[in-house]
Amino acid sequence: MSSVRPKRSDVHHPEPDGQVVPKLCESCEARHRGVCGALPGDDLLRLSKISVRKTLKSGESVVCDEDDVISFSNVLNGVVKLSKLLPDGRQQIVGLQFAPDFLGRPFRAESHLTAEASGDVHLCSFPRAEFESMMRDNPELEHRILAQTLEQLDEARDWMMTLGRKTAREKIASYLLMIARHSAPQPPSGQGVAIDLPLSRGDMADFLGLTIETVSRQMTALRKAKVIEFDSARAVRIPSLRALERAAGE
Amino acid sequence: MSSVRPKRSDVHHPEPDGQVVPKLCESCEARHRGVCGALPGDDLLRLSKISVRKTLKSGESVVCDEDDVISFSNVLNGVVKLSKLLPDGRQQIVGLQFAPDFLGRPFRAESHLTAEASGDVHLCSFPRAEFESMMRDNPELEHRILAQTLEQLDEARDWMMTLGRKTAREKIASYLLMIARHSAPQPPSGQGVAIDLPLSRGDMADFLGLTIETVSRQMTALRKAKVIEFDSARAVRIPSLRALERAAGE
DNA sequence: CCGGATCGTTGACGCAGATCAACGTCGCTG
DNA sequence: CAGCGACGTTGATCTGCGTCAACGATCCGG
Repeated sequence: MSSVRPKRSDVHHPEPDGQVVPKLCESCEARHRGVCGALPGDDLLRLSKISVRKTLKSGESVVCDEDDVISFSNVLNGVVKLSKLLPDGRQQIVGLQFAPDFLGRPFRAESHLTAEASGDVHLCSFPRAEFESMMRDNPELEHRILAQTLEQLDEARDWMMTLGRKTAREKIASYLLMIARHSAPQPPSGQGVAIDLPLSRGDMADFLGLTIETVSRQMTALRKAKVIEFDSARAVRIPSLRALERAAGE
Repeated sequence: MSSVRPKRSDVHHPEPDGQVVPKLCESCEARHRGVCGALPGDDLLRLSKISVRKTLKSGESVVCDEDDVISFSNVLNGVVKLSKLLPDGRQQIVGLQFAPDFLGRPFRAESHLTAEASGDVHLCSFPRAEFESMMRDNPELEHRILAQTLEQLDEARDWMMTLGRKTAREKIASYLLMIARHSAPQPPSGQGVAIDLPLSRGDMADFLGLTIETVSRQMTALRKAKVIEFDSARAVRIPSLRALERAAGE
């Protein structure tokens, strides 16, 4: 892909429609499926100038409970866990953010959430104040944030059903199903789907309101029932999504 | 409150700032704390002309699972349960809407939620298409919807913690606390707070991921522990919010 | 190649909450 | 006021999942 275009391609270059796109954003998923798609070229340039790429190692946190949030981010790749902590140490993961999700809580300075990388994560991070001011200028940007927030609300409510009313086994199956749907755009191949599990058994437990031991036992039970197959502890094949859906109680 | 103003007050009358406010909306809470506050006089008039007040008796549903949603509403008073159903009949309530909450899911025609009145409910209802077109014209309206959606997402995530990690007793205490905070703006009075419980024991069970029997037992247990007092099954006094918070695990 | 750390699995046992069952209380209607 | 249905309480018993404990697998640095 070396350019046939002239110099200065280090900063930006024209899009087909004549828009200027910052180099940094060229191949960024957030520009297509994420919130940045709302931004016209000049706003994107403004934002890209104040944004910075960050790499988080597994377990590092973006935002901690009680922190004042001073920046927002887009998830470029990897998985970010959103979790809550009770005073006595019990933990619940309340959401997972995949690329190109937007990370942040507009209109509120401090968060009661912890956002932590599960596995290595790349972020595109920008100052909160600047982004909120762009939201005020740019209704389309706010519109995208709203659309994503509504999606997340739907997901959270699905998960409330899972947490409140499903058995341990159904919870595990529901989680596997969610990961499968997130990783495979669709499974046209005849022989089932192969997925990588982004969470440890401990994190799965915190996500599903279970213990590590129960997670492990139910994974084994699903394997024995031939609903899933193990390539390793973190890599699973699903012969039939139908069967998995049935196991998830849906 | 007979008017000192001239005729035509049946349709609308001027606000202090010269804005015209439809009669229907004059005393409506949604115009102050709810989404309609975003609308300038003429838009409010446009909306009021196509909106209609509805009264639902306890148990009647606004929207059913799989329905195509053709209207949105504001809750004027009462409580609306949002619930989900599993194919085998298990039910989970995933949210409660109080006045002046907005009811509806923009940008999606069909809902996987059932919205049902808990006790009698008054709604102000308007056609979906018209409202969405007003959202496009009016960024401030979309902004309010976003703000409310973010609040609901926060609440949903709090509830995920409750469902996933709290004991039956803590769940009940958390619910009572939520109702107390919703009904009493603040409790300056020395002798605790009195609250009415909008949900039956069965609905509390569906909200908390428990059974009726466990709800009943834990209510009794909290009473015996002097955390709450009963006036009747549906009317409770809370001598100390602190004690209730402790019982809720916070 | 070994020792430790981290992660996952498996087993034995106990308990919180589900299930099954009976009964009390209210409000409505005939 | 009798009879019925919806709602709530309480007791006895059962069970799914948590708890405690031991052990296997993998990876790492020395």
